[in-house]
Amino acid sequence: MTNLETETWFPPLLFAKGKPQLFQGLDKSALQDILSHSVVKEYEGGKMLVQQGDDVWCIFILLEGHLRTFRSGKEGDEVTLRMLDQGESCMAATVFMGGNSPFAVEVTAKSRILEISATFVKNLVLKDSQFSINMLKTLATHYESAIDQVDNISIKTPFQRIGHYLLQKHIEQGANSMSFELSFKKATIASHLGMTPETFSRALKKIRKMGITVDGNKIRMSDAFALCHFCDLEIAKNCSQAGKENCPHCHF
Amino acid sequence: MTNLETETWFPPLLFAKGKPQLFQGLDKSALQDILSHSVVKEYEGGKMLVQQGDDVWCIFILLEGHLRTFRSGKEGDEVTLRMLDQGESCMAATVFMGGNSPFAVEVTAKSRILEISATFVKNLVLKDSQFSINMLKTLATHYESAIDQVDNISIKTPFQRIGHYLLQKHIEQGANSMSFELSFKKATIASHLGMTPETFSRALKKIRKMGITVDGNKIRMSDAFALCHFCDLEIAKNCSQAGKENCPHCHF
DNA sequence: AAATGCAATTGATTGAAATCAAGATCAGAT
DNA sequence: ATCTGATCTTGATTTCAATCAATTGCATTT
Repeated sequence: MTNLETETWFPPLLFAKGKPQLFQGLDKSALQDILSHSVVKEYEGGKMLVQQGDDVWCIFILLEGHLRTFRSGKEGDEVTLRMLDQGESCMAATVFMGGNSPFAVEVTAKSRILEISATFVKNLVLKDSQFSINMLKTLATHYESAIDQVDNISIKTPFQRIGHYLLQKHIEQGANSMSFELSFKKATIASHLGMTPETFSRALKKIRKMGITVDGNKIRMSDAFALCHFCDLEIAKNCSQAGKENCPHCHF
Repeated sequence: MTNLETETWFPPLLFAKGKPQLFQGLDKSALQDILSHSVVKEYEGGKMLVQQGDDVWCIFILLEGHLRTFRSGKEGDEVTLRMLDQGESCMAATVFMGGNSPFAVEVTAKSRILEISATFVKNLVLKDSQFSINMLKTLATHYESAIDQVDNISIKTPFQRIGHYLLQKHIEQGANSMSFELSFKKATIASHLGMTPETFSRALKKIRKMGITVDGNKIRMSDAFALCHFCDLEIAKNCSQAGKENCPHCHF
């Protein structure tokens, strides 16, 4: 039970940064309706929000902090599926499948999370076609990034995967600064990229020869096009330089 | 421009087999509306329906035949993403992302395909909430199978992947026969499972020790539970034996 | 400042799957 | 029936990343 008028956290959510937002284009009354069927909760890092196989009764929207979704196998090995930043959501697909969650969700840094009742979401899709479009765009985005992950793991070398990942982060964070940060620990990123932390570490070392400086979480690039070698169609879509003559490698 | 009354191919489409169908629960007038904005086309095996990066103007529904979607890397390596059977659809996610297709679509066997205009689909989602739910379910299903693929490739051995794949096919084809068929060529399945044809072949050999006979495309099982070892939560969802006492391995 | 614990790096070794290279098998065409 | 080309299988070898094993670095606590 949350009130639109009294909430200060809401505005940042409305400003999308590339990703389709669940709330985009909704009018104020629809938003208030959503909020009154939601709760905001705080969690410490380490908390498991959802266990693999759990029945899910709500979708999560990350107001602040970091989440990761992952899947574990029988022998305890795991793959990181998504690493969520502020404004991103999860469990939408699971709610529409109506079953148990095919992955676990973990809070990786102290987080504030908006939890919207699953039954309410399902009803809202029936009533509000704008919301339903938002939902479709969200799922489509998740689907495409899962495809990216498959692509990465199966047809790229560890070195290429890291380059691709770094470039993606660079573009996401605006591409106007010469440096950016890794917001998840390296072992998590390694697991997302389908390699061990050791291999990740070694590949990061090799990438220094391309003019990249790594200092803890901070990545600094010697020039704005240092990572262009790793570009592909998917990344070029979001690159403000794509097609312009100043990118020396871009063929898109 | 297709007419509902005169079409004989339509009924089989309406009978889902586990997968959510785009047309489920729509009334006759809605169906007719869809059909009148669609065309049925025939293609020979080998034809590329969509190239990676193409702009997409329609979604495809496979009436008969086989399709595969795949993604290629710079050096020509490729991963098979999906292998479509009768009744399945593709390009739905791409249409909602509004961009270029992140993968290619190839006709792998002579096929009849229903092509529905993308703009019509987008409008229909706004008008018909049942269709919009169907769309969401479809995307959610695709998303979950992409997750399965990531899981398979990154935390299972080639042997386990093949076992898992065979079990899945067995369950999909009703699980009441002691044998079933591989409907795609082995190299394609291998690429879907993230391995080379050679590795696929060797792993198939090893699996014979579990009471599986492989003869070309035909897989015969010595007993109905021969593949239960490879079961997991996702498969158990669709298994009619799950939870019953006669499955010797099932813990779900 | 020392101590604890976790994360990351580095090195040495192993191993599993890719690659390379022949054959075998099968289906379709002549 | 024979030829042809594609698919699949099998074997030998190589290679790259996983594993195993310390060690270093960093942040938080005491």
